[in-house]
Amino acid sequence: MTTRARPYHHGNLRAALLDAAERSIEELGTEQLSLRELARVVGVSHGAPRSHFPDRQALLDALAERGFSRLDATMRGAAETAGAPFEERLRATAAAYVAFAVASPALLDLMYAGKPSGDAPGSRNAAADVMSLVRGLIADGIASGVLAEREPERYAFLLFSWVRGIAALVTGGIVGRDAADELIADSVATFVRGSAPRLPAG
Amino acid sequence: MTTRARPYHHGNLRAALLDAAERSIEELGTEQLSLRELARVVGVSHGAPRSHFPDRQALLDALAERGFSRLDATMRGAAETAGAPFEERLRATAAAYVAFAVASPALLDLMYAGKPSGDAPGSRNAAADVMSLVRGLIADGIASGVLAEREPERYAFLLFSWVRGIAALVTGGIVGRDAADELIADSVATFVRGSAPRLPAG
DNA sequence: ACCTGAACACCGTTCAAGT
DNA sequence: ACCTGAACACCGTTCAAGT
Repeated sequence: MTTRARPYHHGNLRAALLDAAERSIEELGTEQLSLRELARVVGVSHGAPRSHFPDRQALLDALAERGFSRLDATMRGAAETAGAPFEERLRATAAAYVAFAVASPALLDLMYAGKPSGDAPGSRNAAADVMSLVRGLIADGIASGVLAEREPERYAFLLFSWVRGIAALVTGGIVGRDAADELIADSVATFVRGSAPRLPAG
Repeated sequence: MTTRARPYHHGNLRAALLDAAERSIEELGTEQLSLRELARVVGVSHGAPRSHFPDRQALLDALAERGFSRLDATMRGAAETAGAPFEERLRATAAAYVAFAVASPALLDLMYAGKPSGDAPGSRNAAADVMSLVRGLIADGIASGVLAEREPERYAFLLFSWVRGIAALVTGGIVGRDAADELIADSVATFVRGSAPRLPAG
């Protein structure tokens, strides 16, 4: 049996499409993503993607899903730097988020594009993922006395919004890649200083 | 001379297209914006927009341009609340930005979409607009002794990134419209507390 | 100067048919 | 179960022609 000129594809069309799609959105932007072009690149007919993704949006959702795993992994790795002091763990986690945003800006946008209140059963949202991680850090900060006793959720929203903003500035080219580290350090330092418990006696 | 059934349009096709376009991007998203649909809504042939905008992008650029004026006006109004203390002016200015983001999220995205280093002669960027305004506030904060002496640019980037992040959280539905005010107040208070000059003597 | 309408090359999506 | 290829209804853009 000879190998056909165009076999019934190379075994994993789904993954091939996702890989090609991720390259495409980062290079040309998500709006420019074309299913037909993707099919051409991967070497199948324009109807083939339909077997794996009911429509264009489904492919984008699957792309975001892969992003969740990756973002979660890098941030969790940074947050769990064993033994490091609170402020440094905070900085490392923030830096991991920003690094992801720089490496995959279009993908991150996609991850946020989903409705915040997960409608679909399998649908996640980047916000929920990041928030749960930040909550853990905050709890440590309060427990170790670095942060004043306060609703942890308020701290979490503060940090999350700040880091998201920093990522937006870097992604948008308003601050350079190196200035980002400074901005992160400044933000975390200001946060810790501004959230320190009031001196009990002097 | 009788009025024609379909006159050579109502005098200002350009403005009509922009108004219809702004409604459309906020309701359906910028990706969904269709020039042909716009022409239909406004009552002209599909080729007519060409007379005012060479292509789709040119219309989006013009839309962003209108956004700059409006954002600038509201923020400037808030920043110049005469006589108010620094922290309150800061809070009011941040609130004005977030309010704009809530009212016109798609438009704000468009304003950031432009290249940061203005390529085209008339091209502006939301970042430049906001930054110049924040710089003024910071100068006042340092002059009045509320902020420690430090590179003003660093303060400006901090504030700008934080406020942008807050706007992103509100726009994305992660925090509610009312929780936003709390988040703004918390951020500004933490900023002022964390950036206060070191007590000189005790 | 401004607008019309046909033409062109692209889309996403659907669906019967093939393997 | 997975893929092909024709068909359909949409796009943005171009351009000769009308007023």
